[in-house]
Amino acid sequence: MRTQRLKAGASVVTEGQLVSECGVLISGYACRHKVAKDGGRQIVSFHVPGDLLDMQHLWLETADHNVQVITDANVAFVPVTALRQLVEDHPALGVALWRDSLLDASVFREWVLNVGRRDAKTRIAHMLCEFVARSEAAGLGGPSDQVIPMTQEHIGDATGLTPVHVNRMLRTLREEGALKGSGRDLQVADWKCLKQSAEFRGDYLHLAA
Amino acid sequence: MRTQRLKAGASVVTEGQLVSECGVLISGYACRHKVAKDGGRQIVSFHVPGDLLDMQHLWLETADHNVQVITDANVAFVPVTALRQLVEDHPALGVALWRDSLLDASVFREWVLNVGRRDAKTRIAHMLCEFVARSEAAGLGGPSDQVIPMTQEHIGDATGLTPVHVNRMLRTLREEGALKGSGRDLQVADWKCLKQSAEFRGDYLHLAA
DNA sequence: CGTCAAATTGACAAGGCTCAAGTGCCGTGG
DNA sequence: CCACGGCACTTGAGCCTTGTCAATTTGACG
Repeated sequence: MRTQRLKAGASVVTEGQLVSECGVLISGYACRHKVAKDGGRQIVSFHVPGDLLDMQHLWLETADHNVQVITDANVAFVPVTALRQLVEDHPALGVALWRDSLLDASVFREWVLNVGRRDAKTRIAHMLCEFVARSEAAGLGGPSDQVIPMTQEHIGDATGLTPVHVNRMLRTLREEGALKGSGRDLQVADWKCLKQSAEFRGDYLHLAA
Repeated sequence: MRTQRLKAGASVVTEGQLVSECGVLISGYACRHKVAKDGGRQIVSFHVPGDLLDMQHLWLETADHNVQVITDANVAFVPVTALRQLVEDHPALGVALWRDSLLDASVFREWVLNVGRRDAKTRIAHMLCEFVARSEAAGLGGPSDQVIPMTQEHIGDATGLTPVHVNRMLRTLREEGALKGSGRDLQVADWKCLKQSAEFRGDYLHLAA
């Protein structure tokens, strides 16, 4: 296992690449994304410290998407071979990892719903709610303690919207009192209000377990 | 293990439900979907005979989405407890199932991209390509042998479009020669042409393995 | 033959995109 | 210390893809 310090924007895994290590995010934030033929980028998940970044490479050798850090970050890389050995020796660990990959899938399903069926404002609010809820679960403090680390372009790429429209919707959410702080200092102003705008119910995160 | 014959539209699993059995689709077609607060339905995957319908319930006890058959179908149900025992006794089977759930997740990621970044025509074409490719992999014959089993409403629910617009786009794809057969008898007319309209590359299905 | 679900088509409305210009912040270098 | 450059944010105007509403047709089945 080796750890690596990465600068904001650095790439961890590239689509099509043969992968022999699984990354774990130690500090900083990351995202996974795919690129459409026209160059449009779609972010499929955000990650907070402690998250496993690409556990699927334990059993799928070629990457089907890109992993990138969105802030300066530290990432630990564990060789797939070592991980397989670990799982073989400790079945309970295997179950935990397997369960984690199922949680991942659950989040993806919610994203399909989010991007497919909700309007711009709700969509953005929902994405932010999920991020904040996951950060909190990772021990980074409550909703009001956190500063959202992504740019409006990231938010657009995650929600299938243009940065311009993201900006307009963020303004609306700010005017409604759900968010506060402009520019790169976005914060939750009223968690309950934001959740309501987002139609957010965290059940799909299966955190209670 | 018990098997059950289900009529088109019957529900297999409902969101929020505590699940103690995993379903396997023996014959017929199925889909998984979630519902937004405004009642809008988002289909997150389609399934062909042989697919595992809800393997995530092996490790997550409450369902975060609905499973429904879209044609008359036969479904086998395996108790979670038995499945866990099997996995414990036969680690290789566990790996196979785990890998399957990772494939599932890969498909979800592609759907996020599809719904988030592609225009209506491409989106529909892509969804159809995936379905046909998976059917072929399941041994149901080549692209030109298959009749697409879903209604235009299903297609709309899967792509985040209205049935009306799906209809318009299907007409266009038909006029371009990619599809043939109107109404409930939709078929692929020109696989290459359809793939091109869809910007389809099946890598994410990880079928080669 | 009647009924019902699904498909089809047209006219119009609207949410989100594009294009374009301008602002604020921050790090860098003179 | 200040000027500069770059990046992200902000805002406005007009357009286009897709949604909405509504009427009609088609096909399957009892």
